[in-house]
Amino acid sequence: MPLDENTASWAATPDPVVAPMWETVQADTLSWRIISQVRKALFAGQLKPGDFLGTEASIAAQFGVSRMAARDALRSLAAVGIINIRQGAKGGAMVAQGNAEHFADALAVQLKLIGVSESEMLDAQIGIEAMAAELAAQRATPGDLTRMAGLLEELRRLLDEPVSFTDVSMRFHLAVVEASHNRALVAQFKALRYVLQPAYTRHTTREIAQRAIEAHGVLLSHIEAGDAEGARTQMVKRLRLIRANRFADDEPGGGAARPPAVTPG
Amino acid sequence: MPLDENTASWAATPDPVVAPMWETVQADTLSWRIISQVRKALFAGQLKPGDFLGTEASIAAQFGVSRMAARDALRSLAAVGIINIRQGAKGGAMVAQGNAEHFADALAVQLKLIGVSESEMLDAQIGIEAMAAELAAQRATPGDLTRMAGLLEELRRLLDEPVSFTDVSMRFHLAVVEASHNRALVAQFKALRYVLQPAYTRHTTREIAQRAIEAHGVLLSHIEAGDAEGARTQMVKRLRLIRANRFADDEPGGGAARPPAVTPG
DNA sequence: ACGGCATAAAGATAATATATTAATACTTAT
DNA sequence: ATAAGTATTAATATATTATCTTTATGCCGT
Repeated sequence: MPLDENTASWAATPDPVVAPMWETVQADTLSWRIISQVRKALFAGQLKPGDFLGTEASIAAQFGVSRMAARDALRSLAAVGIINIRQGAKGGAMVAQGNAEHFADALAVQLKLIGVSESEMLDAQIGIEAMAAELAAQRATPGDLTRMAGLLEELRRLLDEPVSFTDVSMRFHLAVVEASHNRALVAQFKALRYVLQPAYTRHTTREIAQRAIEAHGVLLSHIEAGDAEGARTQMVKRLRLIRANRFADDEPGGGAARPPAVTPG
Repeated sequence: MPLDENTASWAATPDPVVAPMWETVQADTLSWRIISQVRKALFAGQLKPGDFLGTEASIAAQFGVSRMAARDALRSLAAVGIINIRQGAKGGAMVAQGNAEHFADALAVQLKLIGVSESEMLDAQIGIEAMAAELAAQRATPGDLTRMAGLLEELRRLLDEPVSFTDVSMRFHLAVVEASHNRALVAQFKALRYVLQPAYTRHTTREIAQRAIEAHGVLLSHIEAGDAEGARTQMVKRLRLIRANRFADDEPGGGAARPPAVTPG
């Protein structure tokens, strides 16, 4: 399906805008027209992850522009994660797989530019995770339960190793969210986690760890029992506590430069 | 702050990677090095919205590369919304203002690529809006309340105009979320709305509109009363109803066919 | 105050060289 | 003889340079 004969179907109309009086007076760069068409095709379902778009040269030819214009378009599409570009023989541009990390990165950028506070993000996190806990109680599979139980067990063993403890604890949260079987929640959770990560990597005393384990245990038992409301309540309670602790003793700056995490191509 | 002499401070280290054994074996394109440095500077707080980065030519000179390499970097940075590029005299690249729409777009792209179902997005929406309603009840300003009341009034007038009704109804929802004064929630709501927009533009009978108005009225009164729990409950109830109507067969909690497994990492 | 001219900058094209990758052919070793 | 490593080659992105076009700004002269 993904070969050139097919790509022709969405690239077929290089200039579909005609009739409406002085519709397209505005500066419309060549690369933008290409980007636009690819995006339309994506949202219309004409392009799926894995589909081959063509090479720089072939795309330039299809749209009747220079290679550089095509290149500009491809760089932009790659930057937003719509395509992957591979160099070398059998290289070229193909529609990328969805990637929550990539989206998380975009969120991080915008939150940074907008200047959203940590407190706002923590509230958003509560909203996401509360819903996730509720759904997890309704939909967790035996596999999910085993996984969460395993992580909880691991936490008990790591009581005195703050660094690993924080890491595993985060994985427990992720496991809960994934047990909701809702990829929109997973994506948004990962995005927030990405931004909040540094905030959580702090002093975790034994006492705090002990309380975390208890809380996780209660949460898990609610999920196991299929008690959606209980799971939600417990999750909210726990996150509110974390939030309160965090703003008790605070140095607000925090945000060190994170590695981009998204491979450029 | 934003002039060339200053930009030199973050562009000063063209090749900081030296010691660690075979650390950076991977292909590091020139444009990526530029992108990477700009990103680091952004997250380190050395760059703020409005700061001037330079022109294609000047950036090329600063990094000692050709104009095209600089151009590649600028196109990529512009694509993810980190910079704006202006043409003409006094043109060049400057750090962009944060923009929730831009981030919403990124989410939309990833949700599309991942193939998230409408049902999953509706659940995520419930999570976001429930939290927002709760916060709105606690934090709505008199201005927020006036705005919501105005929209509700407008809805009453539009009872028999399905198209505008849907539009205004959506604006009411947005007003509620904005009344939470949480920009992370707003951003995520906009993202979901962006993707779900088409789904909502459907048959809105007079009867349905009537029920929507009632529901909005109840919600607003809870918010006005500062009743967080009531606002949340009402919002969830309402959204669950919408969700149920859209998926007449798939009843929540009934252990119906689960969506496909979450793709790990 | 307005219209045009000069200038600065991105947008676009073209030609060319280099680096990287995949596949294939060709060794070499076991 | 077969498996494993090593050149070869072709396809393709990456990068450079030069040139021309378009667009926006500011100035200047009416």
